[in-house]
Amino acid sequence: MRTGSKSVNLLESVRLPRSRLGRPRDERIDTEVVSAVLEVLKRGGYRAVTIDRIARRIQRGRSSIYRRWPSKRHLVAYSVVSEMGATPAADTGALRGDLEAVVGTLLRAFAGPLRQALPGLVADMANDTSLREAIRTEVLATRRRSMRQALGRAVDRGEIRRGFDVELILDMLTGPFYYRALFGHAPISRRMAREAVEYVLRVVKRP
Amino acid sequence: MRTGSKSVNLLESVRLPRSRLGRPRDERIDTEVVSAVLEVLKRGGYRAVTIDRIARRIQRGRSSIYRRWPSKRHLVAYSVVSEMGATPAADTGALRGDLEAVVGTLLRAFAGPLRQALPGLVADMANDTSLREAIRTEVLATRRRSMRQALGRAVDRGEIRRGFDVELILDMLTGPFYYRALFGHAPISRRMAREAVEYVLRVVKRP
DNA sequence: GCTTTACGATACACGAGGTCTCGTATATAG
DNA sequence: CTATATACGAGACCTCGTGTATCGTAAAGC
Repeated sequence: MRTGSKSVNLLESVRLPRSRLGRPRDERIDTEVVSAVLEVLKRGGYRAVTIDRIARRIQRGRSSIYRRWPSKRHLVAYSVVSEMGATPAADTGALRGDLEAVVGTLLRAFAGPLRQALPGLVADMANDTSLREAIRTEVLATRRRSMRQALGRAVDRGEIRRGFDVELILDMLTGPFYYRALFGHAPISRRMAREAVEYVLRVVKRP
Repeated sequence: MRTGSKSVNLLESVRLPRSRLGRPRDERIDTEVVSAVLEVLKRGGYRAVTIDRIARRIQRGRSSIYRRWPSKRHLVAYSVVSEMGATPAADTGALRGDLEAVVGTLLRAFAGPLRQALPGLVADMANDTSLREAIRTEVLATRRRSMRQALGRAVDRGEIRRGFDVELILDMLTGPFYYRALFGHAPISRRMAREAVEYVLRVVKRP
């Protein structure tokens, strides 16, 4: 399934630009920082991620981090998204397969550092318009676009009815994942993912 | 519809106990604090809520606040929940009516201070097990229980099929509200609430 | 070699949460 | 009426983490 090349990070825009003059940046530091963030995230959650702690962990200066990302929230957002990779629009030929691909991606994402990062990230997004906008347009919108296309194809194939609220369908499919990740009242499981697809199909199928 | 008496706050447990000895607390301060929190929340969001700012605003000492709530997060959680009031289990006689009552409550809640508080609260919940547990068992679980009962009644009436994943149905109905509140990619509207009920009904109705 | 940027270390300013102390006020128990 | 216990307001204080600024040194291109 994997798309070999990790391609370019969806959130490249939250990084600080580098100039072509002067001493070039040490590329290794970039990857060191990101992996350190992901590790700390996994262990201690968003709060445990501290610029200072990350710097110490990889034996670098704090300035090397602030040179690349404008703030902690940008760094964490970038790290998490880069770890998930760019998800291509799946086209399996049938709606069920496409939706299963979608929830599969969510399942994997919420099994990783995203889960630990989400609460803190969500709070910081509320205080940083530009970051929120970046995440919305570069990450969420990308995912949603591919889901929308999958539904569109299904309509074209006559597989499902038309006239339903596409955005709401998307949110009913994916919202429960975020909801459960944030409140933890129920597990995010394969079974749950499977059922979610089933229920969405039931909503959109022809009468 | 309203149940007259606001009854007791669902989150009473996050408050600090008071003793019967010595000088009694000034009850007015309690309400002053809570309304101040709700106002500041509405304007500036979770971040703008500062113990110091709240105290200044109502011309009281900070200690009077810390005497009642162990921390900012407890105070905010309490304030938001108390403003929403305890929602009784609606029983309109038909599943559609019951579900409409549920989304109606959500609609109102997310039009108020809850919306501003949610991101910050979610982040703090991730760092405070006891607070998370309190919110889960005293607030969320209460709501979910009444929804579960509504579905149970509908099954008993033969109105809908049985054997579906109740928890997931609940999350598909309510998850989109939280999801949209946190990411703001789509509006939380009457229309959306209406459609959500419609779709859920479509999932659980008899084949 | 000059300029420009990177790197690491450190000092600093700032904000907010939360604790503690203290003098004063106000309730109940005996 | 007095002792005790708590509430109240004010302020000092500690801690932690973010983000900025400075500085000497290293490494690129021109």
